[in-house]
Amino acid sequence: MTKDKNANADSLMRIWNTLERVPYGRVVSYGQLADLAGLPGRARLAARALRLAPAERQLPWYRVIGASGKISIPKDSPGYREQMMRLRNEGVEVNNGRVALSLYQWQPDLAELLWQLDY
DNA sequence: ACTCTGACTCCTT
DNA sequence: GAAGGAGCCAGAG
Repeated sequence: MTKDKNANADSLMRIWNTLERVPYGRVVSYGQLADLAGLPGRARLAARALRLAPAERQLPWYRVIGASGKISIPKDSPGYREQMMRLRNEGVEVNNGRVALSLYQWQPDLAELLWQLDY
């Protein structure tokens, strides 16, 4: 019962804590974020976590894009434009709603991965 | 309980 | 690229 709820809340927090480490000017995919949070195969959970992210944490939700490099928010939504604007403000080029992962995807090295083990 | 729906992803055509 | 299908799984009706 409450055990499951705690498990879900824990998953969300792990994702938020991981998102917090994505560096300025870099991006990660939903699936990658889930993987780094220790939740392989949970890309959709990562997406939900972003939607539910507490505003007071000021998390860089806009640094998360689809695995193909495209912004995943519906193109006609205000959120789409905000994400594109925020990314550009950090120097990330966005063309036709997509980012070149080869240039901007965050690829944490071993040291960074080990550094995260404090949760 | 069951169906639908995603800010998803991978694999196969 | 695009399109279809299969995993994924918590919320909402």
